[in-house]
Amino acid sequence: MANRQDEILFHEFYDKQLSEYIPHFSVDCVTLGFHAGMLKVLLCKMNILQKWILPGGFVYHDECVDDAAIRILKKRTSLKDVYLKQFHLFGHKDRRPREEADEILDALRIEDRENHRLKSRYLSVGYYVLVKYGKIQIRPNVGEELDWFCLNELPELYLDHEEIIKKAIKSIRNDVGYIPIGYELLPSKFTMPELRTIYETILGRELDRRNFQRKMLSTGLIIPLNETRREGAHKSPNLYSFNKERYIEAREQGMQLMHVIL
Amino acid sequence: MANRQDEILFHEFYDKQLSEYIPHFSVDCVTLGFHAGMLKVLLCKMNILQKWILPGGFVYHDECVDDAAIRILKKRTSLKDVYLKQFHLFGHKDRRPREEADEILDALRIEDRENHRLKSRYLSVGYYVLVKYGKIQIRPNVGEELDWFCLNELPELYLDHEEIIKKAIKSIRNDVGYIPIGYELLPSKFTMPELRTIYETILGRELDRRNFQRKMLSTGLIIPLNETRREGAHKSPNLYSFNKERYIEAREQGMQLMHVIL
DNA sequence: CCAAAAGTGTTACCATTACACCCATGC
DNA sequence: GCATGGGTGTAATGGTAACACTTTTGG
Repeated sequence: MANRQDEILFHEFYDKQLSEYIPHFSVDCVTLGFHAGMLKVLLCKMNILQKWILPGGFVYHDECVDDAAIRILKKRTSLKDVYLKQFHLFGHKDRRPREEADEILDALRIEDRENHRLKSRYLSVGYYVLVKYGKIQIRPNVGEELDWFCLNELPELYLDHEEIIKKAIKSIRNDVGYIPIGYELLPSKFTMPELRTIYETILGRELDRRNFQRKMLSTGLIIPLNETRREGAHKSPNLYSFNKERYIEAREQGMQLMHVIL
Repeated sequence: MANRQDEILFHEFYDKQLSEYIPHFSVDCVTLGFHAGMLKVLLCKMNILQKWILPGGFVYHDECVDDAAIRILKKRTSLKDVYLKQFHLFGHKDRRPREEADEILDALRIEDRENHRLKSRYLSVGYYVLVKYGKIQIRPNVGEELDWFCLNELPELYLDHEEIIKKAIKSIRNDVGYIPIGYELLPSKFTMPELRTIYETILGRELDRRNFQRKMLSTGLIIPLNETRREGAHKSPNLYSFNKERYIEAREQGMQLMHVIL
């Protein structure tokens, strides 16, 4: 359970929140990175809570919500080259801490429970964030732990945070024809199977290796390099990179990259 | 300017808000109906304000945000057969009443202005709503006026409400392949040109009459009736109706009706 | 008869799909 | 050599776009 330092941090946190933040409102970030052939999501565990949660935070009274999302993420990662997009507001009336809150209030020796903000209801807006795994460093806030989890091996999550992740994936799936998603997730040099894995994970189904390759190259956003990468017992796959200028053009125009049937 | 009754209503409204509603948060509805061959949006004008606004409201502490949107609309329309979907949270830090608020506070003879909720910042979540124009009755709240406006002839709107409407149309455009949008907007009997006009308005471009018809009929959701409708100097168009059961099936499966290139 | 708008049908085109075939590598 | 995975090419399919032709109605 919580130690004394955690308790103090928690007090400070909630006191600050009372005055500086918009009440009853939070931001949650579903941060995706690609590592070791798999899509992973960044999760956070506060010492004072048992379950893992999405890295989140609150919005200052004079701060744009988008900026709050960036700030919340910046605190925990070095935040270079990220793609961030709001995808949904979670507004169910039961979105409020339950047993967990009691535990914490016990630990903090707070008596006026029902009126405490920790037990009050929160609206929360979700952002999905695509980062280049290798380019960011994880920096947990004091009193919390940060780690990457595979999408199909999530730990038990706080409140409706699993639903939020699912909704994020669904939203990315809807947008996938318009976002050069690989560019946001992969390092400057990558292989076609890596790119394909990302699309397969997001779409939740296998894609034909050969057709995928042709489709991707036909966008004109991908440059074949004359290099391969040794990867174990099989033919070494070619390396590719993105045509950054054309990609930025495409993103601004909201260019359709693929016809995707879901 | 405001008369005494309006002022009283306004006072009551804001007093109530203080205690019962989630602060700094509102819901705005972009309600679309189809009438006289055109898509129209429902707007609202409070006597106390000069500009038109989107019909909106606030969320009770123990109320789901989706339910609040429904309630807000129900108050002003009879609300039968509507399709309602959250599309975006507007969270810019400058979303707060400006000159207008001063006018009102003048009229209400309120002195402590900067701390008054009327001048404070609001986050607002947008819902787009598709209604059958003929099936609803407009019922303005006391102290307000309600009316339909063509999308290309909007009056001057309050704050960023024009941007909210634009974003709503953009969102519907994104969803148009998955929503049988005509079913939500048209009466039980309709002509193909009417259905096509809706799609053309949403997509912002003309569609080929003949290809459109074939595509729509191929969904299997539309039943040709053996009736026509006299419509002036030309060939009378056929009437169609929707296959409600198949439509509900399709909606539940999130079936893709059209491939739409935007 | 003509103009305008609606209904039907045909053809060319293009993207997607499915699959056959070849190449490289480790065991 | 063989299994495995990556790269290239091709034919069949199916949806879309473009357009010609017919029908109906009022002037």
